[in-house]
Amino acid sequence: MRITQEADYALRIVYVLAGAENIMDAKSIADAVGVTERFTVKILRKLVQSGLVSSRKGASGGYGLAELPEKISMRRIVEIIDGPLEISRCLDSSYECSRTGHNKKCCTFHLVFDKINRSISDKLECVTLDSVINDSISVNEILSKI
Amino acid sequence: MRITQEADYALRIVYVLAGAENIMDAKSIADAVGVTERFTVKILRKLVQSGLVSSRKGASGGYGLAELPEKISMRRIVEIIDGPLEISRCLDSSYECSRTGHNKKCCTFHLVFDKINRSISDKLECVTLDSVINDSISVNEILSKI
DNA sequence: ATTAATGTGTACCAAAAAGGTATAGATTCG
DNA sequence: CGAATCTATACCTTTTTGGTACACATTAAT
Repeated sequence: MRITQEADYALRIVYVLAGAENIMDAKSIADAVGVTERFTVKILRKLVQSGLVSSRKGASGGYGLAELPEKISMRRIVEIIDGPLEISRCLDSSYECSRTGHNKKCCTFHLVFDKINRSISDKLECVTLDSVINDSISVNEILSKI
Repeated sequence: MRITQEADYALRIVYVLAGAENIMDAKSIADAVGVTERFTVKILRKLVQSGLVSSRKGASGGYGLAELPEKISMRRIVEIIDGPLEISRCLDSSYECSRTGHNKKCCTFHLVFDKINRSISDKLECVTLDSVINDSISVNEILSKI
């Protein structure tokens, strides 16, 4: 029940980019976050492909946010790296959970999982990058309202 | 961001035990849940060691719930199998997150992770076994109130 | 045009975690 | 006693995670 290390780094990368005035090259981002350049680059590629981060190739190129911090949720960043949020395999659409079969008793949990999942997902959606930047107390307020 | 398959099975095992009139042997539980007996036994041992399930050895022995379904939360079952709920390594007490070091900027996320974690944990704590048994709508109500 | 600085794409690899199995032993009922 | 049942430890295989390597494409500056 944990986001991957890669997703954790991605959050920090996006945070660093949000605080930067100009575009930053991979090396600078890596240094700021404290991860190797190679691995940073791998994460950055996923962020670029998703449209969250923009890149400029060539000499004096680099990376910058493609969207405003208030539009970027933690859920989005985590899902770009880790894929859809699913607290149980049972929620995976490509997995034939016993709900569709004989043993109905076994999937009493399907609905429960779904509700909890939605609830967690909503929470992560509400925490945007700018709320993290501005102050942590606002995160507190936001979460208490869900 | 997923509970393990083992924790998923544990939930179903506890659910089956809650619905049983008498104690059940490992084989019967395994059949009811649809998991191999060996693996079921492995999970049952953890549940017994935690005090959630009681066991009787010897011929005509078996397993039963040691507590009332209304006292058993999903969080508890999941934590027995998967360990403490931590959405990021950063929250692990044995991990030296950069909050305790130089690069203060890097752990802006510590507080945020902590809040979200608490919030998820509270949700799983509120969903008790009996609320799952009685009807799924009650789960809906409970979750909407958190 | 050339070259150095930078991002891109694909493939690969090692360590850790998850998922599951095997075997030997201890306990209790009948 | 002996069959049924739980207990304990160790082991194994597959998948996921975390990370690296290398060849290539693009651009800015000269």
